[in-house]
Amino acid sequence: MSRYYLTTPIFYVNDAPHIGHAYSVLNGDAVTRWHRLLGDEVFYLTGTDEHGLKVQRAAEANGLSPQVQADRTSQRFRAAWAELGVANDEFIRTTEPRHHRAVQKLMQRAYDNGYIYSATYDGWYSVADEAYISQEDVTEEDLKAGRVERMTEENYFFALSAFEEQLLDWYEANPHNITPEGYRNEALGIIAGGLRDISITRTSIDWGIPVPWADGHVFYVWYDALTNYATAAGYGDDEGRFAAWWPSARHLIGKDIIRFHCVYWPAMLLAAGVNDLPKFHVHGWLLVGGKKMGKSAFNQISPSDLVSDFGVDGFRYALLRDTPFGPDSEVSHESLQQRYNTDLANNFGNLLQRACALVHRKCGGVGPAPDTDHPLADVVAAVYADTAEGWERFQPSVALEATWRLIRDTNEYLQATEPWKTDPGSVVDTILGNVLESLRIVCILASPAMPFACEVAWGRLGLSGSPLDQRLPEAAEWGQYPGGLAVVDGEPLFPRLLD
RNA sequence: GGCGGCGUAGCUCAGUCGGUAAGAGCGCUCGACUCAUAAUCGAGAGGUCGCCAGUUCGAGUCUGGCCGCCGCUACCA
Repeated sequence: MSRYYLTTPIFYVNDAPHIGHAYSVLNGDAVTRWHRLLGDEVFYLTGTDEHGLKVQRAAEANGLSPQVQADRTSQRFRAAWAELGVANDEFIRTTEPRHHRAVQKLMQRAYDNGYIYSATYDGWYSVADEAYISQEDVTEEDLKAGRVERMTEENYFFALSAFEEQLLDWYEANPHNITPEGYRNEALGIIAGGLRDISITRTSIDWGIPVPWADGHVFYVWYDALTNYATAAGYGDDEGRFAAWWPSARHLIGKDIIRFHCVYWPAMLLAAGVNDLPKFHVHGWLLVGGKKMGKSAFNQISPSDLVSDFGVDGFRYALLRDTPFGPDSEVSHESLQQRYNTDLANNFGNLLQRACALVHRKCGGVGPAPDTDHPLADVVAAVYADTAEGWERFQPSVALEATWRLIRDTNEYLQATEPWKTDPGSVVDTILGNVLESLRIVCILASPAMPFACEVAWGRLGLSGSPLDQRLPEAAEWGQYPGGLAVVDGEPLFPRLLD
């Protein structure tokens, strides 16, 4: 048994949950569910990032305290993921006391180790980005709109430049630390291009975690936020727990935050004396009409709208199946619906439906046992291998495509044997037993993407328990449908969607 | 400017070490079937694998150049 600690980015409470956020969280949820099936000890973390100037100002504008502002938005994320059936083990908030302790400890250690020093910044500051910007990037429009302000403040800087070599060595020695591989080159490019020290504190705001060695300073959002991954694993609170979990840490991130995660964060860990560095799984953006999912168009559709259109599992499946993990992916309501109708209504749902109906018509509603040795068993073995590899490589779309081959072959088998033309008896029993067995395995293999629908389908087959409690790879071995179970001839699992 | 990636059927994409790889799914057309959610099964049409040149007995697959799209990064005006 191995540990699998996966994190999503924590989401900034300045924004409402949208499909882009959901995309990260669902990929992580499906992958961790797969690892649970394997019997791995899984820790899946998501949460919210709650400090910083933007939150402080949004709170002021709403006449609220920053904490109340953060509480409200954080709750929206929590509710959104619950609605999507996300099985995160914890939901961390950067305003929690344990997180304050962890950030202070991590940064204090870096400070004690000599990697943090003070300097004065005098220049332009972008409120929107919460970042210092250079003179030439300041535009008149920004000034008029108040997006850019003049600022002079004493800062503490992190000696990022001291870690160039260590980071390059680490990436050299661990070529699989970033997947898909293309993104590894980006991280290497950033490092090889030369690293500059970075400002990590602010005196201009209050809404943040206090710097332990300097009154009036709080940590800048990013250095506060990144540490959440360590906090949740017990850093600063429970060293035994941290030691157990941290070596298996993996961060699921979008390509826009590679610099912070794949360069700054490992350096921060090294500076604090943490030498186990995490792995990264990087995904692209969802595009609508060729443009990044922003605050317009499809974005106006909330995850919850899509749940009402496709059902939780319909949405989860269509999104995961239609978007290769890594590259940017074009998505639309039409493409999701097409995927839903083809793969779920026509293939999986309809196969289940016809199988159950046939069992009722030919076998009195009692599901027969399969052949112990049957050609479909070979299909299952191949499908299992490819499905497992897909999940292992953090490629949900590949894994699901592999699983669906079993559904296709089972439909084909049914068509070839035509049990509806045959009188009840052992021949029909065996055919239907084979189909039920095939469906049993599909229910398990598809459950990371569709935990609820697969449980329902499992029950239709007359099986007790849940596909979520099965153990792979044993449970995917052919021939375990016991026979003699009461099969349920119910309503279609995935009603075909018309428009 | 530098580094890197991409450009394969209408759509989304696979193509490992150059040699039955020109493929899959969807969509489309035709046929079959009727257990099932007008679902399923079969057959077929459709591509000069961005362009040009080269290496080779043989190149989506290697080399050079070009065009187009994109990412990271630098900098000069």
